[in-house]
Amino acid sequence: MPLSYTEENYIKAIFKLSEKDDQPVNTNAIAKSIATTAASVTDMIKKLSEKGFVYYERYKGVTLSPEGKSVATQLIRNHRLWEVFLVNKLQFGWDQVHDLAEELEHIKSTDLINRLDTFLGNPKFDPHGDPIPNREGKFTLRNQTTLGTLLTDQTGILVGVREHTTPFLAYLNGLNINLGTELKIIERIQFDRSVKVQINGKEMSMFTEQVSQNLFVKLK
Amino acid sequence: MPLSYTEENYIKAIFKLSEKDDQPVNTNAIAKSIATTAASVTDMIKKLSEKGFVYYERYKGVTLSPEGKSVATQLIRNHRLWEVFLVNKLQFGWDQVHDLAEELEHIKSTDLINRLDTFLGNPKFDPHGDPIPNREGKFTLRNQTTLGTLLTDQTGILVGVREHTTPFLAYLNGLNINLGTELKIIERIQFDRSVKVQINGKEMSMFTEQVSQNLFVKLK
DNA sequence: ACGTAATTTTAGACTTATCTAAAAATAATT
DNA sequence: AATTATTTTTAGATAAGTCTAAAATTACGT
Repeated sequence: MPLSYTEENYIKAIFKLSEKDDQPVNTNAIAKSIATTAASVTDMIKKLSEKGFVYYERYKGVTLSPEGKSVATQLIRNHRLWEVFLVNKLQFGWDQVHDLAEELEHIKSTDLINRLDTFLGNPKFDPHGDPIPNREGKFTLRNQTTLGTLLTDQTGILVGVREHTTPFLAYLNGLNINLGTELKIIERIQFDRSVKVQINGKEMSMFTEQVSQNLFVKLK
Repeated sequence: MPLSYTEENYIKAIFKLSEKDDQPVNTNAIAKSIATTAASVTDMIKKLSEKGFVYYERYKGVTLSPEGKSVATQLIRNHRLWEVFLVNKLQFGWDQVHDLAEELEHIKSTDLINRLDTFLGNPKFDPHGDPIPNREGKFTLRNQTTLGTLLTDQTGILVGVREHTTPFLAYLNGLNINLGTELKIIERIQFDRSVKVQINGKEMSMFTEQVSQNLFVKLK
């Protein structure tokens, strides 16, 4: 029996919450992440545990099994390839594609996805700079820091964004900031850790710490 | 509330069953068409009737309301545009795309579909020769007959197929028959109404009546 | 370490879509 | 026209996923 969209969404949520540290994930964290109740999460986790996608011990949180991780990686591959399609081929903005990719990612056909990959020229990163896992599930790593770590007079090239929400991306659009944009630190305000930044050698702008922490850059 | 995939599939089934004559559709016909039971169909029809997508009277069958027809037309537009994408861009065979398009068609975004339409060059027909309704739901009509009606020595150009099943399309693949292929009637066998046909001026082949009734052609 | 707070699980109810089996209505046959 | 056959609907049950409210467990604070 194939997994339902709902089951897949739980697996994805668990993957994202344990991505960094690979630690067990709390019931409440999952509930918040997919806007449901703790009770529903407990029910679903039991089911996923019986099916072998997660390891679960009552009151102790949940971790993905290798099968679960594989499902999550596949979904992320699907999602990011569809985002590339929507932006590069259908001319959507990077702030418009998340919800559509969220639906498209559930169409389960490795043949479809591999053909799409080929059609798009085997991209390594999606429109937000996130790495696209390959057929074997391997992610391309990239050395990146956040804009917040750069020193005065250093220039970073935008290679990714942490936040994917429409408001944040639309804000960047308003400043003509895209992947590849050069951001030069003109001044750092100690008081609130905001920074004055020059964009592509032209306009100046102020970024709060919250903004600069959400911008991934590589040093020019 | 948006329609569920299930509700949409019922609406599509009713549309297809009443397409020709626009007559009320039987409960049993719907049940057979989507491989479910008459009881389930009755339940769903009641629901769709309350929502205004069908007109329904107990024991008298069901017809689509204008809203229902609009939903069906939209789904057909989605389905056929995705089929064009899969065949023309991702290099799928015309015998491989039905099930995938069946999933893709349910993604509800007119923006997505209109952009896809533009990207594909506003095609008027899908890979099986079926007309693609435009944004307003209008189908392009085409004068066509079946190969069965052609006389000896007449040549038809394949413009569509009635059957969309994988076995039938794969059979045509085996004979190198595609849209655009020229089919010349060499001989008609009165006994069983089978025909001897020359394909693209080269190979000969025999078609049973069942085959020639499923091939739409225009006279050369 | 003991009581309180927070988290997690269980219990029971609800919704959607499905099914089987029985009842009701319509259609067909003699 | 009456009986039989077919079709359709109803009734009741099941499964997936969700919820609220209550119970169980774990964590925290003094």
